[in-house]
Amino acid sequence: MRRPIGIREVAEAAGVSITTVSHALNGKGRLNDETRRRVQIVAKELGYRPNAIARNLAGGRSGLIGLAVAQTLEGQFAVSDFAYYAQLMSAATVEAIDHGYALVLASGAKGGWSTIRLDGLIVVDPIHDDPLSTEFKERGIPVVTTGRVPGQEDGYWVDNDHRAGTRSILDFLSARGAQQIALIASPPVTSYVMDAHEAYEQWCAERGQEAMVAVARHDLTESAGFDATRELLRGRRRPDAVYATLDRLALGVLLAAQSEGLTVPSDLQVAGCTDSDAGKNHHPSLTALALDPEQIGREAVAMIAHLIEGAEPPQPHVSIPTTILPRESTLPQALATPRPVAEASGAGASDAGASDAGASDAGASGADASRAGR
Amino acid sequence: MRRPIGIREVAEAAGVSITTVSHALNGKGRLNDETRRRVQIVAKELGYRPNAIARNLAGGRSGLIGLAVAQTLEGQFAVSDFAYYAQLMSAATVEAIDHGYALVLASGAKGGWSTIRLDGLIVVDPIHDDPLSTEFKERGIPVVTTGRVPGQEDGYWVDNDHRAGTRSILDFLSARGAQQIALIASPPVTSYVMDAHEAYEQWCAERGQEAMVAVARHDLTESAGFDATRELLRGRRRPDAVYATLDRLALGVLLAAQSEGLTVPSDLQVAGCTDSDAGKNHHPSLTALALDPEQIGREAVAMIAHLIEGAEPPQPHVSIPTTILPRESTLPQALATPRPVAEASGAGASDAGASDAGASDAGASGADASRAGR
DNA sequence: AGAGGGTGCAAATACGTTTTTGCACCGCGC
DNA sequence: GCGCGGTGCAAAAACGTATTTGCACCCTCT
Repeated sequence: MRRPIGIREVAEAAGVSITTVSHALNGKGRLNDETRRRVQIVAKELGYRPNAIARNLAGGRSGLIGLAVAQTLEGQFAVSDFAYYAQLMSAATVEAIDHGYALVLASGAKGGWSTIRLDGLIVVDPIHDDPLSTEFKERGIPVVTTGRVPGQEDGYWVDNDHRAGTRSILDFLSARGAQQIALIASPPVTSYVMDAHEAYEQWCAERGQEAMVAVARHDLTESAGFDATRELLRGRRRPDAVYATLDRLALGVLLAAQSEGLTVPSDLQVAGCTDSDAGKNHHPSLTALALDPEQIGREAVAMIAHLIEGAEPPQPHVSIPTTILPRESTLPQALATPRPVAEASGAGASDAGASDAGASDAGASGADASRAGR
Repeated sequence: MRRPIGIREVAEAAGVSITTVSHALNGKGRLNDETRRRVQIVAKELGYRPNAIARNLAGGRSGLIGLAVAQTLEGQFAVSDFAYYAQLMSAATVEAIDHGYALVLASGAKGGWSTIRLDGLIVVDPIHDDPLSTEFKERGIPVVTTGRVPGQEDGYWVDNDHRAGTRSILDFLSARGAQQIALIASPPVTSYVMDAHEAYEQWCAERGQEAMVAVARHDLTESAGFDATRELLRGRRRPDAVYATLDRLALGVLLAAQSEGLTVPSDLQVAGCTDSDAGKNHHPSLTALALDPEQIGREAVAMIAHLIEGAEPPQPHVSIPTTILPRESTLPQALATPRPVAEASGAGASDAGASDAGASDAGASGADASRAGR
């Protein structure tokens, strides 16, 4: 078992000094382009990977990026979906390692971080006046949020375009015959819920549809969705479709429908935000607005790596497109049924092909800026 | 902004060399006890915290401990409860930092770890023949599991004593008048479910009670608990109490009871394993078997830190006691009602005082070995 | 009294990078 | 022909700790 290849081995193989190798790989010193390229090639051939520990020691950094999830606000959980966070965290971890960092959990951190120095912080679904992120910003430590901090559009963030995503799923349900779509929302503590709510109201106003909104209990369990649905179904007008801002709430909708003797999707179409195995395996399976949490995690890490290294990231705001995954809880696309509603204002002109292709209806959302800068 | 206190500052303040400080704090060299103590005191007074990065560089370690969760087996989730893992991970993170390590997520890691070197791995709720842990063991990297690897009692692990915990909750329900307690279990992929199942069967056999078990669908949602409960309620004999091995399943039981017109707790008492906010805030609130995931996380980290540093941990197996949290979903303790059942065989002689004290019925479980070796 | 061994601490080296400094060389202008 | 600025690279210092080696000193035994 030989010692791993370090900068020394690369230097020797390339016939230069270790200084030159370091400069060549980091784009730092004054080097002949030819030399620089040659060193890079040699390093790649040898499979050189710089030792993150040594790099951090020399650079005066800790190499640690905090990941804060599960913020609570007055006992209200801002998060609940395990799969979403597991995917986000998992992808972010791998990406962080590629950048020479390690991702550590900062959830529930109560001052434990005063002693160890985090180089940066990623806050998932921040709430208003999030204490952790403001503290870090004051200490001059870069912060990137996943979802925007409610009430402020600036700062560095990665987010889905939930306004466009919500419109796309409403169009989707409408194209499948829904006349009265209700929204089941979690309490408005994170930006994505506010976005969905806002987009829903606007969409209804444009269509002349009555807005039917039920805000679910803050525990965000299936029971919360269950109860919110019952409340809706007892209103004077019954919805024929429901969009829930959380997968777990949508599963509660399915339970409530079952309990009330309604058949899904013929009596009630149901769609939820966030794809998950639970929704996929349920009977009927749940149509979902997929958010691509892996991509969100990766982008957030890439962005904070830029910030840590003192470079301005390509863009301060990155939007990740959403995708609709049609499943059994919604009806198939009606066959060429011209609908009498006023023509939609440009937005959701999708819905071209068959409805069960799994990844159809894609690209319905914010192509915005996302993948521009390289 | 002054530079942080390093080993040099401590050395100067104590009037010794940095070598001596290092030796004094790590218990390594040959030092006068008096000197050793003095240095330790000075270090504490100055609030010295060794730089983990430098320590790792010198020690040839990465300082990273992997935390693997969300193992899947043929599409079956072995985990589902967010709160449990959030608490475990959070506590483990803090503990790791205290030991000079950083905790990184290894969930879903597919070879991403070949390049970076983890010093150790903690696997939460391992499944049979867990691939990640066997791979690490083969590479000679220490592994600690939280919950035992099904089918093997050896290895290093931290676990609740689920056999004792299950017996205690069954005794608890029995003391509140339950005559026919059913078990709703998740599929037996992790040791704790197997333990609970086994303990339940044994308890029933001892009491002469008929065992009523429903195995829930593997998605482990409230829907799964809902459906499992309906199945139970349609059996020839109806249970008057249910214990579910997962909080979320228990919430599904509550929904099903509501849907079937049963009143909890008078018609049906319900208890679940794992405490959570969702269960606490539900109406009726859910009686739970608390597992103390924080403690589990801390013990696991402490154990693996021992192993990484080449020392045998005080004990290879640590059992954390469980606690019953009585809430509204179970009846109050019957007032001195001598029950006609054969006297319990020693185990659950608890239940002394009032029933809503929150932390009563404590210490019902495995005092076993846990907190012995300091 | 001198050899031998144990004790208590400090100096020096190592860990693998990054960054700063230094040095040679070349072409250019005066 | 002599300085002078720019170029291309290497030597050396630094990051903060752990570990190895080295060196006094004291005690004891012969």
